[in-house]
Amino acid sequence: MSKALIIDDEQQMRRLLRMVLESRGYEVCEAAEGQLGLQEAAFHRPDVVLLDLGLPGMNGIEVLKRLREWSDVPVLILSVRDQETIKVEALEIGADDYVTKPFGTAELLARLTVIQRRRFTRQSAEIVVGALKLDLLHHEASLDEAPLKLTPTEFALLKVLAEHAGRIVTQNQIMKQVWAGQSSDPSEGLRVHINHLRKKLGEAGPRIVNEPGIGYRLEEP
Amino acid sequence: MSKALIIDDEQQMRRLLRMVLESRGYEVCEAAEGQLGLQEAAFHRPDVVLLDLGLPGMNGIEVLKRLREWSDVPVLILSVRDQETIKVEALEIGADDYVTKPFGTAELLARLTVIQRRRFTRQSAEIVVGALKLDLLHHEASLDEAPLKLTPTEFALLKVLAEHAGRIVTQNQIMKQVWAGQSSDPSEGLRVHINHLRKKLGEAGPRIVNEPGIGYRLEEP
DNA sequence: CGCTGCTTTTACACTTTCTTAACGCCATGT
DNA sequence: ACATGGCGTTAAGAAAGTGTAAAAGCAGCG
Repeated sequence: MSKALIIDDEQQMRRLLRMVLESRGYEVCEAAEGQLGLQEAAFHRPDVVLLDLGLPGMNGIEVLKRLREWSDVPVLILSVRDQETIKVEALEIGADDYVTKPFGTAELLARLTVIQRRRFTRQSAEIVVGALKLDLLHHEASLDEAPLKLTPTEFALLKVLAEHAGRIVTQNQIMKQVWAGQSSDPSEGLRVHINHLRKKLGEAGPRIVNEPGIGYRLEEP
Repeated sequence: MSKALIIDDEQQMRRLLRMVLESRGYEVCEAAEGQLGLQEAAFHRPDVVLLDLGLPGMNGIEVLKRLREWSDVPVLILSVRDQETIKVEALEIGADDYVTKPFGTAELLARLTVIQRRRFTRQSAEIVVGALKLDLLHHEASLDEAPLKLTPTEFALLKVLAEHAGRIVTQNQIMKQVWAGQSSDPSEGLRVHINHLRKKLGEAGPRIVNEPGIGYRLEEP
């Protein structure tokens, strides 16, 4: 059974989340404040953490930063709308995904399963997302076993997205990993390559979904 | 009886591996540190090496690089990290396979037998790709039973391509395996030799196809 | 020494890929 | 409705990578 830790100051929200999670067989523990949340996390070793960014006292970002110092447990951010910059910051610090309040339970559970899906030990250096397969050793990509011709940049870009398949990848993260070191261009050229990739992936493969103002997410259909 | 060398800093892991291997009839020797591991390898001449990447002191990658300078013993990488890039690097330098901790003993043994068998077949001194035949033992090549006159560099280059026939071979891989250790020249002289090879292979033999920005691929027509 | 065969260097035309810029679209907010 | 900002799309020039030939180093050897 999976253990989930809820860190949120609103009791109402905690109760709602607890109900949803327990109905799915999660064992739930709660914390109403950041410092307590960290202690709970250390003590209970949850398999997933639901963290509200709008915490009183210790900032949600701060909680995440502290948590990441010793744990790599999947973290799902809960935030209200229009906290774009904070959301981005959270994702770059190491949050796995976010949902904006108010959210549907279906969406919440879907995100939970995605971020919890442990990357099962791949013995060959390849990344598989649905019908898409990336062979990092040979720099080969294939879709439904059919070879996919990608340029170096396209390959690097798709690799970053595929490594975090199902989760959001910030534009900054993409820029850092694909255009390492050089141009800090926010997005000018990125859009073009995304466009090329989408064309090559076609209908069959995973979709590259845009999260306005944040980044992109690779989703299998 | 096969001899196995374990290079891992954790005594617990060494003990576990020793038990598993000895139960399968391996003669086992150990080293807790990279430098010692290299000495052990030189002294005992193992038939297979199990190398942990997360070594203190000398990096596991570094150990592998040094080992590959004079030995082509099969190497199985052990690592806790799920970092694809490190995996790729290890495989490119010349590791034979990769297992992430924690792993089951059955899986470990399966991979061991695979890489040892692969080594065995690789030593069958011939590589055949279509009409092309490479005699590794005598350093002779033939195309349609007609002898093909190749210079040492050309032979080494064609060998690398033929070993991975049909797949892309990265320029880095080529440089590492043909010009081992020395010039870090990215591609300057490589293009010339590729050109020579293509001429000598002519129309009949396999084609050397370029993947711009990545490397080359040997394809049979 | 000059020859010979191999490797490396140099140079330039050519191809592929990357970047840049422009424009239209859709959403949101005034 | 109109401006705004972020995104998708397209086309063209810039940059990087590649093919090819010829010449320049570099051994060994008569």
